[in-house]
Amino acid sequence: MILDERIRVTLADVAAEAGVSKMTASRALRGSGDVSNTNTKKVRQAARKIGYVGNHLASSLSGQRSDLIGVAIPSLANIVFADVLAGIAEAIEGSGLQPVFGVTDYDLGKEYEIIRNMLSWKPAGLIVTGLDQSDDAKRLLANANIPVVQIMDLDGTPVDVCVGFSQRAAGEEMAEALLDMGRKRIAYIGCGVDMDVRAKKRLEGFTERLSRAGLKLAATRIGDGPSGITAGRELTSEVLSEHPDLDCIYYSNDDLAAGGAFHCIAAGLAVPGAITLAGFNGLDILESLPVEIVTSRTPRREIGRTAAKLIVEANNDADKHQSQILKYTPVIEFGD
Amino acid sequence: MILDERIRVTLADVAAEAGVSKMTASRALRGSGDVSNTNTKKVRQAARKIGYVGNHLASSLSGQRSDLIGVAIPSLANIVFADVLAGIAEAIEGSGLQPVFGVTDYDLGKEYEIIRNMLSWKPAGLIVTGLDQSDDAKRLLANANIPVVQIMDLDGTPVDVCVGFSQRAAGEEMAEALLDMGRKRIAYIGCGVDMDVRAKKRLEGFTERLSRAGLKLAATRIGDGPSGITAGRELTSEVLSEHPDLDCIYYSNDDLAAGGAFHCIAAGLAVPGAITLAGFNGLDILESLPVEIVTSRTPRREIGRTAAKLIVEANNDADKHQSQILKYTPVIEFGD
DNA sequence: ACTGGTATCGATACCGGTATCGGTACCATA
DNA sequence: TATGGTACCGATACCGGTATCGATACCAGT
Repeated sequence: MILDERIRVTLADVAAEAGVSKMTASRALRGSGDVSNTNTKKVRQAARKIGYVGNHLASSLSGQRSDLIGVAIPSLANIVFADVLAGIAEAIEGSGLQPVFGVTDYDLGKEYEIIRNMLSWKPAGLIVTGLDQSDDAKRLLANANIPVVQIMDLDGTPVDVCVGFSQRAAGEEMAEALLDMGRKRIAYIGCGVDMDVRAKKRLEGFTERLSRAGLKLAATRIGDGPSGITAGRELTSEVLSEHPDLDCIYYSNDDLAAGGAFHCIAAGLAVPGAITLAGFNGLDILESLPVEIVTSRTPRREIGRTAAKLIVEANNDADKHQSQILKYTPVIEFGD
Repeated sequence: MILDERIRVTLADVAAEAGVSKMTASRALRGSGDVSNTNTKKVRQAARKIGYVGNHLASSLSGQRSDLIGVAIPSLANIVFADVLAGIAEAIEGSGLQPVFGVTDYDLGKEYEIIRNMLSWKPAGLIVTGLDQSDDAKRLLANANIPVVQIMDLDGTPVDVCVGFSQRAAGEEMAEALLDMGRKRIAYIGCGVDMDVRAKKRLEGFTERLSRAGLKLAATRIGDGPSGITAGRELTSEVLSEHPDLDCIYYSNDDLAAGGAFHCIAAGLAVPGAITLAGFNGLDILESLPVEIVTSRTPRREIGRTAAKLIVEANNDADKHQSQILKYTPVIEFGD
């Protein structure tokens, strides 16, 4: 494509075409009062005629604030965050806002850079994952003077708004549910790459609840590779060969648990007859699985939607914005 | 959060602090020559000291081009596009570019608005899904004067660069593979919501190849609801009860196919002994499934990565950019 | 005719950077 | 000493919008 010197159509061109001043053209196109109907019509026609598109850079610079929403998520390999993005996209539909995203790879340094970079766009708001940013990043967020929504976690001190659920409590509740089912010899399987702060918090809650019942994990296995169905299948196979007497495995997420289920099916192990498998997230895949897996359904799409909605509302009426904590609760599902 | 009147730190402040002019400060921070080492150091220190962050709006407005990459995808419910985003995120890592995304919901009108909106950010490049935009949208893209990459499809006329594979050919090749396996009574299952242009193209290629072999689809079933594992299971159940003699089902994607597999497992149908199931995309889930499903593995992550890389490169050296077609080929996998 | 109010409009000054270009200082060379 | 080159620096003019505020026109009321 040859980058020819195309003339740029600016507001001044529209104004000239319509025979009014830049200012009147600006007002007419934004519908911000004080323009006669005649001129409004003339300007609109002129804009359409010469194909005026507008320049967000200029208007945002002038207004000191853009219509961008910054979103920092740790990964896109994890469906959970794709769902969060989907929720965000849904909530901002028609608001004129647009999401910019950055992937942190669970790295606090990258997260800091992403936040810093996003702030220099003077966004209408920021959505970041979790409560555990670096101190530098937290300082940036606190001083940013825009709505900041931290999502997916509640265990900590939010900077501004917080939309999520307690990862600790989710772990505890799952432990409780499994104990209620009479499980005693319980193993934990996670993945190093996926072993983020939140999975750790769940595990803490889980083991704490177990110890209150006088139990400890019968085995713990953290894979090196990335989380996924295949990894779950292999790790389960390994753990079960070392500990054939397990009656339950708690996985850090549903992908791993589904992999575990496939191993059990192949190995002829009845689930949940011989062994109970428990995951986390409530992915669609579990519903159709030929075996029953326990899981905590996380309202991730709702969280994304709510977070974005808060920013949209603050954008429409800045006074309405206030720091708050919106608490969701994952629901335990038994797969039947 | 109280929006207090915080003073904004600008380049002028940095310059004052360092005792130089705005211009020298600007040059020093960007490392764009003609600044003495002493001053460079002074400016850097001053910037750090007063916590200068920079303003992308101002620099982009001045430079007529921003460091944003616009991405238009049809949906985030479909993992495929999350993978594309992941590839994009991967490719722009460290380039200073940031992705803005918009979800079109397979709606040409929304797509046009998204493209228009993105263009008004003067992005460094645009990545849009498919070749079938509205004429208005195509005109915008053609006149945008920036690299435009259309992804995931090849069947049509690209605006600028095109990175993808032929959906028609993918359909044909799957038909060929199934014919080679001796399948004769073949049904197609898709979903209305997911019945986008590309799925249609695959189906066209598929049926055309069948008819070259003197065959037609034994049944076609398009569900009303959204695509997914659950839908696949139900649709398969319905189709098989009406046509118990089928020896093969081709699904518009792997989610549906996996659902079909679960139905067959539950119904005691041997796969691929009694019936062959074929999907599309090559999702991770299939690998661990206790049955073998045929699928075309699409290089969606690579496509995202390549598309973004082209824009990153054009951004570094505009002259290097040229219209081209980068062709990928989905590989058929037999699930074993 | 004079006053006050309302509706409409436009000149001007920004927003916070960067490109440009014309200095200035200093050194080597003739 | 005059001259030319190099390294460095900063005043100025933008980029393309919008906020602000003063100007103008016109009408009703007295």
